[in-house]
Amino acid sequence: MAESKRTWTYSQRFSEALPTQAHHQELDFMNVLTGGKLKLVQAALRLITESRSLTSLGLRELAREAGLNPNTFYRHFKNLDEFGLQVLGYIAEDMKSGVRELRRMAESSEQASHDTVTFVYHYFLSNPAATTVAVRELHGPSPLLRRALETQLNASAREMAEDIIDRRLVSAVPPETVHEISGMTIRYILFRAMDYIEKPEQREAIQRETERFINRQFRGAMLDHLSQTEVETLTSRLA
Amino acid sequence: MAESKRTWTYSQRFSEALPTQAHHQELDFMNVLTGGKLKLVQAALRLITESRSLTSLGLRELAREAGLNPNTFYRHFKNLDEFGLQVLGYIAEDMKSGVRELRRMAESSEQASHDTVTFVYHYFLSNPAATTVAVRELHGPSPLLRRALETQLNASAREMAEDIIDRRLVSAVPPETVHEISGMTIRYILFRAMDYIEKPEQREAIQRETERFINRQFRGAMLDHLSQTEVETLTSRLA
DNA sequence: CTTGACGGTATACACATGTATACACAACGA
DNA sequence: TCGTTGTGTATACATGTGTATACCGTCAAG
Repeated sequence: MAESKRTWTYSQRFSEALPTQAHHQELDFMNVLTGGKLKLVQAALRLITESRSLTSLGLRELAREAGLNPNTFYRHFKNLDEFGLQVLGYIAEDMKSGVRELRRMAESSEQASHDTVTFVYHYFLSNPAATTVAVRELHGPSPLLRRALETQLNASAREMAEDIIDRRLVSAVPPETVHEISGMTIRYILFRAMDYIEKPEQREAIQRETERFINRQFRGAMLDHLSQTEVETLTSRLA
Repeated sequence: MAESKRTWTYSQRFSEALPTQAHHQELDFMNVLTGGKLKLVQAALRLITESRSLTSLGLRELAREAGLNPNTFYRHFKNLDEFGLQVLGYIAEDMKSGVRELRRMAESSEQASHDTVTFVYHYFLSNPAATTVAVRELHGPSPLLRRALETQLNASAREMAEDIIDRRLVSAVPPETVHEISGMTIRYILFRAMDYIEKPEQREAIQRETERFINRQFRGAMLDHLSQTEVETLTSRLA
């Protein structure tokens, strides 16, 4: 709120150091960014990791961090909203590939939740910027970004649910319940991801707690069709 | 990001309309705000409800919304951080009284989760500003506010857990598990509260979904001590 | 009645921000 | 070869922001 006294010129001389690695706009399809565009997006991710929120980033701030002239921003984005969406697309790409990888592991079924949780948290840990922006903007002030993230999360949840169903990991629970629990789980994990990233000494605890969360959720769901009294007789029999 | 062309003077004439309802600083103890202080806090809550985030509020913006001169801000707060904490204290007061009320109801034990969830969501619904600020800042960019909210949430969770234990609502689950589940539940509900507030057509669904969440969590916890295979034989017997 | 705190106000300054306009240069297609 | 397009740059402007200083009325205590 009160820092930055530097006066700064964006390029120290005329236009030194311009390797001109550009002019492959054939790469610019489908979220594969290049040149200044990439620099700006990465600058945003850097700033976000140092605890700022995507919606609060300024055009000049971005350019400064990217080592560019403020006006270069306009060469690539119409305004800050469009920029935000591009950033979101960029990290969504990451997340999707993460989930896809996820589908290819956790063979054991007994330890499926353990493996999954381990993987997901490790993924978050190695993509702190993406995680932070997701958590922040999911409830942030921009309805646009919220919608976009919501869709993204739902897609991931659906993928996770279908995976569980396909492999019959919890065959005792009806599919729509698996979908519901998947959605809850994904949101819960995202919720905890910030703590996981920021508090290394709690990581083990958070991970185990999340596993308990998932197991209880699915085991509880197996008893969904029982009444309160039936559950009570069951537990008294178990005790 | 691009609005507001109004030139504005903070008081349209010299100093008309000053009912001078102040000078009861004897009320200014313990979060009971008065006068301009109150006006500023309420202005903040209003702005936050119209989708802004506490940390992004500006001094002048606040004063404008409160109908005060920007410098009046300094009469009450040293800086914006202190202001944020005061706002948090203000809403924490609300929340605490809400939870306390909660302890006094839900006699039925059979429908405890239903009653509780109903109450909590209704509370959120009638305090949208407090809810929004809590959700936003819980993962927001200010570590200070995050800590404060975290403490507040943990206190609420503890209270909820003790309530459940005292009344033996789920005697089949060990106390520390009740505490854990309480924490998860409170966070989950807060998580869903935004949707509950913003999407009236989904309220019923969200509420029922939350009840399922809680029930599964506790019922699942009853099976915590069982192994995977034991659970499987159990469910096959149930089918 | 004076004094001083309290809460309100106006004016001013230094700075940051979003945008607009115009310039520079490299690469490419005609 | 010449224009065009893409990408970078500098300068300028209006507006918003946090803060500093100083002025003014209202109370209540001395």
